[in-house]
Order: sequence, then C-alpha cells, then structure tokens
Amino acid sequence: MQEGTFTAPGYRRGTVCPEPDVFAADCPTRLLLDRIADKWSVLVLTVLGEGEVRFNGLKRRIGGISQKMLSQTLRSLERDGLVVRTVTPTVPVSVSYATTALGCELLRTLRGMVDWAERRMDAVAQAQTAYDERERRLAQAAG
Amino acid sequence: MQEGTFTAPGYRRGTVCPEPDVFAADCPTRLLLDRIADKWSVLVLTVLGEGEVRFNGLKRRIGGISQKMLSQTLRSLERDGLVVRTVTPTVPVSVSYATTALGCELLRTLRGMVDWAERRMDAVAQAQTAYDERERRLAQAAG
DNA sequence: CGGAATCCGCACAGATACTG
DNA sequence: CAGTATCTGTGCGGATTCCG
Repeated sequence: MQEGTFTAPGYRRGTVCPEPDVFAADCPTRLLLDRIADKWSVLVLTVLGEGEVRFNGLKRRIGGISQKMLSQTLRSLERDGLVVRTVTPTVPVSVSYATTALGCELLRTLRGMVDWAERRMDAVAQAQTAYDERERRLAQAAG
Repeated sequence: MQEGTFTAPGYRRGTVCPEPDVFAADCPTRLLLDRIADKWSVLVLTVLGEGEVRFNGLKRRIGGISQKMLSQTLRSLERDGLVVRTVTPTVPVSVSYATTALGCELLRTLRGMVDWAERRMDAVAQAQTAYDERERRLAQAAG
C-alpha cells in the first residue's frame, strides 16, 4: 500500500491519493463532496444561513426531515467544522445551531444551487414534459 | 386536496404548493434539488463541463460509479434538460453526452461547490481532528 | 426540548449476465 | 460500445421508545 502526501481524517479506505481529486473514489475531497452534495446538508445549511436556529426550529422548517436524519446531518456538519452547536443550560436545555465562517463560505455556493432550482424549475418541467412525450411516442411506435 | 398554481411533471405526491419553496417536502423545486444535490449528478455534470464525453469515458473518469448509477444519472439529467445525448450510428454505435445551456448554467454553481471541497479540505480535516479529540476526551471523562 | 437507542422495511446500489 | 435485465444485500432512513 503506497503512501500519498494527501491524507485526512474521515478517510477510511486503503489507498491515499497524492493530491486533491474529487473524481478519485478514495480521495478525501471526494468523501467530503459526498457529504456536502447531499440534500439534507444543503437544506440545513441554507436554513442556518438565515441565522441561529434551534433543533426543533430546523425540524419544523425543513419539511420531511426525520429527527434522526436531522441529528445525523447536524453532527456531520459540526464535525466538518461547518456548523457550531451552542448549548444553553436552561430547563429544559436549549440547543441552537449556526454556521461557522467555513460553513458560510460553502453556503455561498450552495445558495446558488438552491436559487437556480427555484428559478429554473419551469424550464426543467418543460424539458421533462418533452422527454416524456418523446418516450411515449417511441414506445408506441415500437408497439 | 387543494390546487396550487405551481405544478410540474415529476411531481408525484398528493399536494401542490402555490409557489416555489425548497423547504416544502412536496414542492417540485424540492424534488429537483434532491436530484441535483446528489454526488453522482454533480460529478457527471462536472465532467461534462469539460466537453462532450462518451459513456465509457464518463465511467472511466468517475471513480467508483457503477454502470447502473451512471446510466440512471444520465437519464435523469437528460430528462431534466441538463444533458443532451447524441447517438452516432457507427458500428458499434457511439453515444456521447454533453451539457445543455441549462445544464451549463447549473454547472457554474456546482463548480463552486467542487472547488470549495478541493480548496478547503485541509480546514475540514483539521475540524474533524479537533472534533474527534474532544469526543475522545468526553468519552474518557465519562468513563 | 433535544436528542440517543432500537428495530425494521424497502428502496437503492452493486454485481453479474445478456443484448443490439 | 452502450446499454438493459435480473437478482441480491445492505444500509439508509422512518417510526417508535426512552432519557436527561
């Protein structure tokens, strides 16, 4: 097993790549991309971009997320240094989450993706209709 | 079931939301986000951003992708109007993929995400180490 | 309130084989 | 070369329960 110069924690497989390359299955950057190119991560970070939010606030805001996935996503984001968790020892305890500077930096590019989805949805919908129509015709022609 | 003004194909659930909102579990934009905030979609589009590529070219370039996932991802991207498929009737047949204008637009924001991952990997790795160390201490203190 | 722990199903992903 | 078809398993994610 050859050693590379580019290693990182959270990187669990057998080989190490000499430089950052998201296209290499075993590169740490690829594993990182797998985590951030994830719908829940994107949504959580986007909400946190609006300001500090508490656990159940996030859960209420993000439709369809389970407590488990929210918990897992938050822990992963915190471990990667993208989110900070703040515990206020009230009764019952109050826990809030916010983006770090690093998370904020990433968030700028994620926001572009979310905005694009909301802005271009109609164009995508048209493309889908056209595609489905073509498929339908082909299937019919094939009989 | 109330009708909204904002509907779209590929939208299969019971309710319809009146305006684009990625935080609503049943909004078409949310379903779109689920598809593009996906590691394989991001990697495929990123490769295609470099120019027209054939099926096996993509497969070779993207480490760890199975032919099934590549095929599914490409079909989904094509249906959403982000990618065009071109068949050249040679023997054997040659099929190449490229981004559409719409896909190119999305790609600009995706590239930001990929670049960020490669650029900030070291900061993330540091955060992970610190987090794991904190966890280790807490676990030890708890005995 | 903010989780952790447990159980469990099924959809998704991998592997393999086959086809035009 | 560029896929489809089929099978199989497994781990993701939902539901539920319990705790500080």
